[in-house]
Amino acid sequence: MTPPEPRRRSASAHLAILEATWEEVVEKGYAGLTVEGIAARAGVGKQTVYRWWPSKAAVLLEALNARTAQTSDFPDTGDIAADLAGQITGVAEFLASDGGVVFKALLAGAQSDPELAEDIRRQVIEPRTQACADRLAKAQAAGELRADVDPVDIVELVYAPLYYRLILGTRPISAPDMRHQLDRVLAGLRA
Amino acid sequence: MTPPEPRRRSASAHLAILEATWEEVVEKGYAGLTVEGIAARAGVGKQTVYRWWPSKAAVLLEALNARTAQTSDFPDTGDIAADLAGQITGVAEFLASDGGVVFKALLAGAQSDPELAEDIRRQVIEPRTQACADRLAKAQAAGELRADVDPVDIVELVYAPLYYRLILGTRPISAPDMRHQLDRVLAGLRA
Amino acid sequence: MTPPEPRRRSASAHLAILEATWEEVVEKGYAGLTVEGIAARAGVGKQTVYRWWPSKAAVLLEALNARTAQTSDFPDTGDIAADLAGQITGVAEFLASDGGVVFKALLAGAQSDPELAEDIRRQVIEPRTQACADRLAKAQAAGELRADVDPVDIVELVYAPLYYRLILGTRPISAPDMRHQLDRVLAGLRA
Amino acid sequence: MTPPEPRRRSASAHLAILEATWEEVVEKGYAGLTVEGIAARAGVGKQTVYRWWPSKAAVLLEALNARTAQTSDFPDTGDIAADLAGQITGVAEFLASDGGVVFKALLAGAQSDPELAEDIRRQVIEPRTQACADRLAKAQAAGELRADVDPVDIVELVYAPLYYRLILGTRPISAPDMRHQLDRVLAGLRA
DNA sequence: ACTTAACCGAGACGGTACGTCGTGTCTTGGT
DNA sequence: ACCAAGACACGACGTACCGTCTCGGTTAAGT
Repeated sequence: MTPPEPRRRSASAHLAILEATWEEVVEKGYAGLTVEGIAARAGVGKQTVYRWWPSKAAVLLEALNARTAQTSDFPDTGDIAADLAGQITGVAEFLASDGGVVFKALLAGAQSDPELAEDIRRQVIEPRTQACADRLAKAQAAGELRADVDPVDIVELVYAPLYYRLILGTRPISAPDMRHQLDRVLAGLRA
Repeated sequence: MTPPEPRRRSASAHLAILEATWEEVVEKGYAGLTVEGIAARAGVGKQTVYRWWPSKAAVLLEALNARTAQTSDFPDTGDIAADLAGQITGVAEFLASDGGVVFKALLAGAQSDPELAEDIRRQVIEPRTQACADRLAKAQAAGELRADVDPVDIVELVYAPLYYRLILGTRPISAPDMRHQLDRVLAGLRA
Repeated sequence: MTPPEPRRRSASAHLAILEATWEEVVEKGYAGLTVEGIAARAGVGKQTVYRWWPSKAAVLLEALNARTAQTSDFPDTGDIAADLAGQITGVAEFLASDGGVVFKALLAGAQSDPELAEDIRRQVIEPRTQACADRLAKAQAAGELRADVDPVDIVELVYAPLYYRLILGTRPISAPDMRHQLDRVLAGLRA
Repeated sequence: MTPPEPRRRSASAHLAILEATWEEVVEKGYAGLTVEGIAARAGVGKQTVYRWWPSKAAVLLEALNARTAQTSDFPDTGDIAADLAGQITGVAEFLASDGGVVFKALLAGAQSDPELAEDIRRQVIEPRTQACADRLAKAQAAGELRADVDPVDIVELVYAPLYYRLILGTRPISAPDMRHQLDRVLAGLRA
């Protein structure tokens, strides 16, 4: 739900809404997240929220994006194992923090809202998947990894355990754990 | 004065509620699932729902369990790869059907309800995880797999891609895809 | 807007709403009268108001009726002038009190709501008009008044000055004033 | 530093607003009359309405005045009965048309707005009352009418039935009806 | 002819109330 | 005793207008 072109949109209200949304969801969880609550905490009329976003989930998505915008391209030191380990550590740390709570909330919301699901995929998942897949393709070309596996499948194998823990809550997400799992995945993919 | 366990619970109402819940969630999604809707479709008073379950999610969990109760123990043909492939095929087929929709709904609900999350883990995840981990331990003992990896970690590696697709919706869940991913995981775990 | 047959209607909520409505309208005027305010003061959910009345004006009408139900039949002492004077004094006193404020509010509301207008006519105006007209017809038969004027026209002549002052607010409604006006009307109607 | 009275008011916007107001109130009634609707129909910004009038009712009052400005002084043919009949016919015809709808709307609005009520009295009611009362005083001096009744009371008696029908809607306002009522009133007032 | 400031349309803003929906509890008959 | 039906207090929904507030863009004085 990218908001319409900001014609004469109030920057301060916009920002206050994103901040308020983040705080509300961290405090009260997704079920306790309310457009009314967001507007009240942001000191804004409800209409101002509805004017620019179609649902509370869309606000939440933008609030999340606003905090993770920088994470764009993938490192390339020539050592794919190290590069992946570095990335997965960062993601693990993010998901173990408030960011994880918010992201989980977003995924929950997406389940009843196909448009939101599509937006999450397009804005959050795909860019990162693509960057990672590109790096993996280079590693395959360099002979570091088997070339007979679709890089997108590798991305799935590498990141899936993170989401598994995030969603099922079987065990907490810890960076060392996730790196171990990464090692095991890579063990089956070497050239 | 010892009351008979389930006092005078109406079996027919109970069943009608589970059926109605399943249909409602498949038709309208989790967000459109309502105790009122369930009661109305089941031809039952709301109170009858509230009497036996704490929340709509709990009903949904029981509705799911009622449809998957049989799946309890893990096959053991002596060939761990074949056994895992068989299991994962079954799970993939289940999650690709209405069952997947309902399970996804349940996970969404669990995100705002720690008790439900705990119930899902205990009733759905852990028994299956345990059964699978036991089978994996036997395979390790038989020298089919590396013994230096916690079987629970292996379960995570093996099933995570399924949940990844279920939750993120990046690509549809297909049994052959999931078997390919399984092969790659196992490639890194052979003794 | 006669409320639907009170199937299992809560008598206490019903009453609290009527009381609250009266107080609210007296305190804040018709423009300040709010279903939300009524519900809050009555300690009742908004839905409970909407369940039984189609609009705030309908509640107000019933609140008014609840306070004037007794005023039904017309005295008959054999002296039409005295009987009319007695009645008009009572009405003047009522309209000069809080009742006037409420009644005026009701008329204002009726202006944008034809159904309410109809209800006011049927429940408030017509019964009283009819009773008065009947008494006037007897007076005509008894030779006290000209028989060539429709009694309903006489009712109009007799009561119109009251409404004139109520609505236009040119001068306050006072019982002696209204009796003087009555005298002048009757002066033209003697047999 | 004395600003020229109506500084640089746009005559066309002003007029468009009055027209739009009249049309809106006739179409949708007073309750459906909104400043937003007026501004939109007049092709004008809301601010332009608020700049010149304190409320929608004030606009309505001016819109009404703009259509009835001419009606100023009272005829004097020497026959008070004929003069009153002529006047009342005109008023009845006006009130039976769209003008009645608008005037009724205005009275409704005045009920929650004492300032508006005062304005209506001063601008609409009193000038006409005064003109009529003056003519009546002359009639009393000429011996056409009893001199022991305050002319303002007579105005009230004469016009009240009109307002009675306008507000209560018991019967439609028709010029012949109103003239009959006038006759009966005058019957009691002859010298 | 050229500033320059009031006025214009448009419409975003913080608010209040709307009338509706669903929650979870409570009450009333009926079986 | 338990049930269906549904009223109840409550809280959030998404919408409509309120009256105030910028925004540029005319437009008519007053130089």
